[in-house]
Amino acid sequence: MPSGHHHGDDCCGGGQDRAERALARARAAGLRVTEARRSLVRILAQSKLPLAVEEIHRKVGRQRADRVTLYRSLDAFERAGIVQRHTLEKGRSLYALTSGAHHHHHVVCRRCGAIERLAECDTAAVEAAARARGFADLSHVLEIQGVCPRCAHG
Amino acid sequence: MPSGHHHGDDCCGGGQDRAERALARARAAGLRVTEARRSLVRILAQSKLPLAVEEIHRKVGRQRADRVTLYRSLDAFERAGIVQRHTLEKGRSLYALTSGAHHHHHVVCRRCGAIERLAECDTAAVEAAARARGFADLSHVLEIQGVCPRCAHG
DNA sequence: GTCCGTGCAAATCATTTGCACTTCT
DNA sequence: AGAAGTGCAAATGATTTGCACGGAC
Repeated sequence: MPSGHHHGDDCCGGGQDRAERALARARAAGLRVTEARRSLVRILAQSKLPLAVEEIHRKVGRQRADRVTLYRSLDAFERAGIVQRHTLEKGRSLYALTSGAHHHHHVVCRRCGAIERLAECDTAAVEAAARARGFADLSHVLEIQGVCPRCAHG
Repeated sequence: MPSGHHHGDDCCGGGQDRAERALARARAAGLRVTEARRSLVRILAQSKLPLAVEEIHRKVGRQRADRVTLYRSLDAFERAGIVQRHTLEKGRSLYALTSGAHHHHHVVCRRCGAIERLAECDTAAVEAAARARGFADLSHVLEIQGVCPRCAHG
């Protein structure tokens, strides 16, 4: 259930801005800005890697926001395009701020769950094929799985 | 929860062979061949598209195999490389025989759940990037989402 | 003042597990 | 015989929903 410990997970200062921008976008989308949502966005802004709701809940502090509230807010943010959701196996998903971040994917270690970010993306051909079939408004989810260096030599 | 009605779902005769080959592979992998598994493989062999366990259960006939048995067999087959599993949102997954089928992906309609198969696959660059990061034994899941022609103009 | 957002408890859903029993090989 | 497979019931785990209350605008 972890998703990216043991690799830099927190941030470098830019978090402040990213958070503000995200909240502004939320406001612009007609969503209300509450303390719970501020905390949620702050945590997401501080993390370079996508986080699971469970992790967000822990980092936010269970008393600052209920898990359910996080789910509902993340859902609202996703609809507003403020948050991007990554679907992984076993019904788990990770969330990250859409803002600023360039389009990218991740590698997930099958054994320890470590996640790394990849800038590369060449799914164009596949999307083109889908478009040729008449599908519109396309998007995709690309998940690379493997065994990370640490786990590999162990 | 549907996964590919309204498009050809059953097959063309080759199913017999595909099923036999799959069972042979299972046997070779040290797995036992039972009635439940024969039914399971027959259903998978007859379908060109990946199926959800629920659908398989229905097609097999609830009395011929318990849902749990299907899950366990599919798991065993997956480990043996006889079945390929596709992970989708909301914790659902679809299964299909690996045999014969060339590597490919699918487009899923966001609205009606219709699925179409795509031969194209150009995730090479992304896998290469992952490999460069030290990850080994790579595999990937690529899911294209969009709105199918039928839903689009409606 | 109105809605939207929130917490808590309870409900879902797909999948997994425990256990005693059956059946391949 | 003995391990592997099976069914049924019950457990999981992530996510969702119902409902009354509270706060943002």
